[in-house]
Order: sequence, then structure tokens, then C-alpha cells
Amino acid sequence: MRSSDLSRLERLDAIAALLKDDAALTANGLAERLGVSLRTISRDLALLRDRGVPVEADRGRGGGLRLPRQWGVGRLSLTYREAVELLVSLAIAEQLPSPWLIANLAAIRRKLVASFAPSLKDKIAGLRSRILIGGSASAAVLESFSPLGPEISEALLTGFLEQRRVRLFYRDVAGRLTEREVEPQWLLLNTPVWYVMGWDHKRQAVRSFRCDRILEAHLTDVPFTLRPAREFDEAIADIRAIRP
Amino acid sequence: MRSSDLSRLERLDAIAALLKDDAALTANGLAERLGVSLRTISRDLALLRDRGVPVEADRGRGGGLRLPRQWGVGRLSLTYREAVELLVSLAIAEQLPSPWLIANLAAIRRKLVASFAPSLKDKIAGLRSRILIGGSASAAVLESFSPLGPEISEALLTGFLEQRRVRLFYRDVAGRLTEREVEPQWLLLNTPVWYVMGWDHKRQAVRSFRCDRILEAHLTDVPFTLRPAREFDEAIADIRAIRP
DNA sequence: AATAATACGCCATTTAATGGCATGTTTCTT
DNA sequence: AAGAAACATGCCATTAAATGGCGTATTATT
Repeated sequence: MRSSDLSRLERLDAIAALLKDDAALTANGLAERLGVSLRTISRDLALLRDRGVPVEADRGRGGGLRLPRQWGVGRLSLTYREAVELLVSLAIAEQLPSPWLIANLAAIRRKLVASFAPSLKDKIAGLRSRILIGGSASAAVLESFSPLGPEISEALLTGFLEQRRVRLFYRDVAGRLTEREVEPQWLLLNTPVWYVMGWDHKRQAVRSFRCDRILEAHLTDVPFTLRPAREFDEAIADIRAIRP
Repeated sequence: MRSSDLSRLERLDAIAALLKDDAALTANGLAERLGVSLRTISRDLALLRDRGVPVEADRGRGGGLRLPRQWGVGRLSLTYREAVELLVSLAIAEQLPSPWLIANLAAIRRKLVASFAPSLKDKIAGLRSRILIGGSASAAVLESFSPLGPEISEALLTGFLEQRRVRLFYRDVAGRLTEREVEPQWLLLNTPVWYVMGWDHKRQAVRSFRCDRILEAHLTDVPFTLRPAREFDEAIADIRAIRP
């Protein structure tokens, strides 16, 4: 069963893939399967080890090759958007009051951040601290809750991530319709309701917006810089106080 | 500024890394920087594209090479344990009632699962559905809550993931100390309290355990198989009913 | 129209990969 | 204790791939 000819790069990938299927494999078996000599497999293994794949070999009769159990996972390619969503999820999970199964999340987050382009790193590094997870929403809030449209969440999230101003059409508590120009600086979740907090340019003040009361959201090209956290203390406290 | 000689593999990595630093780069610049000819760079770019890296090129004066913004993220290598913790985090985030910024988590989860060895996939695929996120714990529960030791959570989590029986020393509601032999089949979070549900071999019945009342947990080598979900309906309802 | 960039085909040359063989080492079986 | 089955590594002739140089085509800007 010889596979069609593979370039060296492809063969390395193939070997790693075969080793992940923790069937008992010998170097000889690999050689036959990939249609190359034992010597070549041997060199490929050395190369894989050089490149950080922890191939383990049991010598002697009955031996063979394997990857350690810990190494179940190969390389994961994520798009920018997927990585960001992952970061948001991690932020949520990390802020749960009871992190027992997720002791190493910080390490994962570091790896994720490290894989971003340097120009994005700065923006992304502080992201986690600007997402707050509160408690559950009050019954009154729950009653009036409605899910968000994808365009709105897209615009808000992008504005939040890339620090760009967003133009909102908002229905406020009293039911009045207003247009705002907002820097989305913080996100807060009182399950299931998300809030955006930021500098409101029309009002020249920190304001918070219940996301499901936003009727339209349009991303602009105007960048903004982060304001000091303490400016938001009051707004955060306000939202949290909505709870019964 | 010529880097020390690189093998082709290394050069491909280097090019991808340089492109991630979205500095304006031309093929000629890369050639000088890496000490190879323009023709070689050109071929390397073709190779990268073959391997799925979406290198974009602007032709003409002022042009150059770049990766699209979306592509911030290269390849992420996670250990088995990290991947599992990531899956758990995803499960938690996905079960939040308001998933607006995390619409694509399912795609990420699929990629993650796909990167596992086939033999592990089965176990891991069903993992998410066996983690339940409830609401917040009641005041009464909160009062008696204490955080878990790392050894206990390690044993419980491993037992849950690898489907192996766990021996518990448990202080029950009445304060009695008992020893149990449990198959940890479900996890349930009423923030911040985790519960393990599973088949109790001493009692021959489904039982649930508040994790912070577990005094000791020892992993055994005895494997178990999953029981049908409906057997746990009652126990799940019970725990959820603890809330006020 | 000139220029600066990528894209790609061709070919001689250089370098790296390969196979074969020999040798050493570890571990299990008999 | 001997033998067999596995990995590890060195050496060398052979083969295949990568490289550089050149030419040409294409695209976008000035």
C-alpha cells in the first residue's frame, strides 16, 4: 500500500498524522507505507524532532514509534476572527468564579496572543481585562430581552477589538430614539444581556448601552485610544446594580 | 542584513513570520533579508500558497506582499491537556445564554476535535454535551462553598475525560463521611459550585456529588462506558432545584 | 511611456535528499 | 546466554530537488 509520491514536506506531515493515530507503528512500516527507505524515515524522524514534535521510540523487539498521549493535538490553524472569538471565550471562562478545570488557561491565552502579528498584539493583550462577566440579569431585564442581529454584533465587536468608533441608533430606557457616536471600550455580560460601555462623543461622557436596544450599528474609520479604567467604575457599578 | 543560512523548511517559516509582521515587504526585500535570490522567494511564495497560507501580492509600483488582516494567526500547537481545557472552556462559553460574539465557536470546536488522534476523538466529541451550565448557586450553597484542591480537580477531570472510575471520600449533606466508587459521567456548574454526576458503584445508582465536599479523589484504572442521558435527568433536575 | 512590482517558464549548476550498507544499542523472547 | 527485532547513526555513491540567472509577461502607479 504505497501512497503516491510525496514531497519531503508532505511526507513529514503525513508521518505526524500517522503517528497521531496511535496505532502501533514501526519505522519499517512507515517506510513501506510511504514508499521510501528505512534510512529516509529515520532521517525524517530526526527532522520532526528538530522541529519540536516529540516522537518517542521504543527500541527492541515489540517496540515502535509513538507520540506521547499529551500530544494529541497537532497544529491548529485559526483565522483572525476565530482566534478573537476564542480569546473572548477564554475571557469568559476565566472570569467564572470557579476555575478549577481551567488552571492553565493563562498559558493557552499566551500562546494564542503570541501567534498574532505584533501590530495586533497590543490591542489584543488588553482585551481580556475589558470584558466583564457579571451575574444574571434581573427578571425585569430578562422580560424585555431580545437577541441581537448579526450585523449589529459584528460592528460592535469589530469596533471593540480594533478600537474604532461606532455610530449607533439607540432606543434608551425611556423609549426615545437617539443617534450616538461611541467608542466601545468595555463589554459587560449580565447573562444573557450584553452591555457596551464607552465614550459617547455626542454627550462627551461615559455612557453604557444595552446591546439588544441598539437598532443599528455602523463601524466608522475613526480610531480611539483607551481611557483609564476608573472612568468606567461608576457605569459598571450602575449596570450591576440593576440586578434585584 | 543576511540571516544565517536556513534550510528551505526554516525559510518558509521565516517568510510566514515576517509577513505576519505586516510591515510592507517586497519579494526583493525578502530575498535580501534571507540571502536567497528573488526567484527562490517567488517559488517559496508559491509553496506557501500551496500549503494554505493566503499570501496576497500587490503588483506594480508601491506593491508588495502581505497576509490578509483576517489571518492574524499562524499555527497553534497545544498539548493534549491544553486542548482539553480549551474544549471545556468552549463548552462553558457556548452554553452561555447569549452567544453573540461567539457565533463561530462550533467551527473552532470542530477544528480542535479534528486535530485529535482518531482514538481520542470519540471520547472528546461527546464531552461538550456532558458539561452543563446551570444558573447561580443559592445563597445557602454559597455560604458553605469552599474552593477545590488541585489534586481533587485533577483526578475528577481526568476520570471524566478518560472515562475512568474514581474513588471518593465524600462528606454528604448530613455531614457523614463515606467512601464511594464513582463513574464521573456528567459535570454541572451552578456558579461557582461544580457537581459531578455519575454511577455510584457502592450504591448501584446514579448519584451527584458537590465537588467542594469531596475530601479526597483517587483515580483508578477501571474504565467505564457512558450511560444513557435520561438516567441523569432526575439528578440534574434535583441540583437545579436547589436554587431559590 | 516609464517604472516598479509580481508571476512564471527554461536551463545549467549546485545542493540536499535518498538508498544501501555497515555498525551500534536497547529490549524482549527463547 | 543467545538471538531477534526494533531504533540510531555514520559513510558514500547516486539521484532528485532546489537554486540562480535570464528572459518575458502582467499589473498598477506615476
